[in-house]
Amino acid sequence: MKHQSRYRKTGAPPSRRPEAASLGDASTRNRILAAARPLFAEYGFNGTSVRDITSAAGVNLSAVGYHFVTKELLYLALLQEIVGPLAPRIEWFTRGDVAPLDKIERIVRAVFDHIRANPDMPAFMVREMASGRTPSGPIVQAMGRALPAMAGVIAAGQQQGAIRAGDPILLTLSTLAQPVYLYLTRGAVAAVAGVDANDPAVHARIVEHAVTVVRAALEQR
Amino acid sequence: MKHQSRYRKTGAPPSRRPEAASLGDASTRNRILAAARPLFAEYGFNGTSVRDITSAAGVNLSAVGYHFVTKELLYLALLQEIVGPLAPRIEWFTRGDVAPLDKIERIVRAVFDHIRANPDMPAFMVREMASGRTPSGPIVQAMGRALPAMAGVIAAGQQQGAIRAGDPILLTLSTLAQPVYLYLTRGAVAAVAGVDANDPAVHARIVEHAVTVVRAALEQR
DNA sequence: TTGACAGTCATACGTTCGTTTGATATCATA
DNA sequence: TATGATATCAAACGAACGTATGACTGTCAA
Repeated sequence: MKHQSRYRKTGAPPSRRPEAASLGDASTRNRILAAARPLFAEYGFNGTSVRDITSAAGVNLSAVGYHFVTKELLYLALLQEIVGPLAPRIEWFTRGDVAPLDKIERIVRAVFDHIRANPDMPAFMVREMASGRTPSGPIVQAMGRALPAMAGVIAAGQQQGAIRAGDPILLTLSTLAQPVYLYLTRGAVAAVAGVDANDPAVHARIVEHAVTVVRAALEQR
Repeated sequence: MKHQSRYRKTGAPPSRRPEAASLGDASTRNRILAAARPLFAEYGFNGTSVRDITSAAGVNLSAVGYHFVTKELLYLALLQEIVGPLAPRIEWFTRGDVAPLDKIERIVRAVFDHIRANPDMPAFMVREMASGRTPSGPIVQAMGRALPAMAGVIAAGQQQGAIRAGDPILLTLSTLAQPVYLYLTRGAVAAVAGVDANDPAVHARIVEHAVTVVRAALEQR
């Protein structure tokens, strides 16, 4: 919220990682976060042991207890680091004098930008969703801000006749499904297509594909 | 494969659960499978203990070792039971003298049908995908059949001028993203919208929404 | 009646888990 | 130089884990 009002004044979108400069150093705490990120993403919370994390980070086993108290609080801190910056960026693109469909396109591109900077984000998101229970705090907060914001843009577009009729929330989820699902399955896609999933050209192709699909799905004709 | 040729002759789509009659009884083996299903879906493989499963099933701890040898083989048997019947059904709808876009719509409806009969399927799927590694055998087999089959339908539609240009594999994934992602997030949707996620009317609304979005996304104009 | 077999059971094995403990190291401040 | 706060370390704790073991029960053909 503090960031939000500041950025509105400057006219620039919120930075992708506002805290990178101050917290991105190689302190023990950050080594743990950096090591835990791909492990939690690939093996899940229960499939990753504290020993896995600390040995990957090259720190002592007790460092997790000292810096994060428990494994779960480490997980939540990491989740906040991953999904926290996304909602303000989405909200920023819902404002301004831009056609609703163009706002949605910019949001989709911003989500892809965020995913490129945080390639593990889709894995964290869908693991949280798969549980069926209420997701963890950072996810609930991010979704609670992003979903209504995007649905509002879609509803405005419907009033203007630019976006097709339909439940704005469902249309929002259909939109967000594209970056999340396409990136989640990009390993399988790359294997089928015989390309490198981390190739920037592949990323760019996926982004353009998703934008085209989303615009076609929403556009009123 | 055996089923497939049989069904082609009869002209009826493959049953949703061909083995339900013979294996759906309350034997210890099936009690274990039925109890493991929601537990693996909600808590994941590592988050579910053999003791969780056997006590939920009301059977002895050793029954898993006796009937499935290991926990992982139990998981794979369950995964096969969940995703195994899907690929033949998708393949069946790719055949016949039907417009490509209508084939895709029928496939989307069939996937929703399958998900309604197996509500845990999206959770199993995305957990497998989130790992980043090659998914388990049943998933690889199902995707290896469903993806090319659907991409072929889309490519045929593109040749006819009925479906927009674009990578058929990416368009297939964008299509499958709708049922999987919408059902994965249906708990959150229901909470936001204040409705019951298991209400058949909600299911029907989601299906119609997804069909509309998919047709609009693919249709050539 | 007997023997073999499929299935179920309580119990225990060795390992790994998250967390805790107490000692030690580093360093700015008094 | 002393002191207190911050940080790291090896070691250990009890609990929970997946799996293995051997006894027991029922069924059915010989």
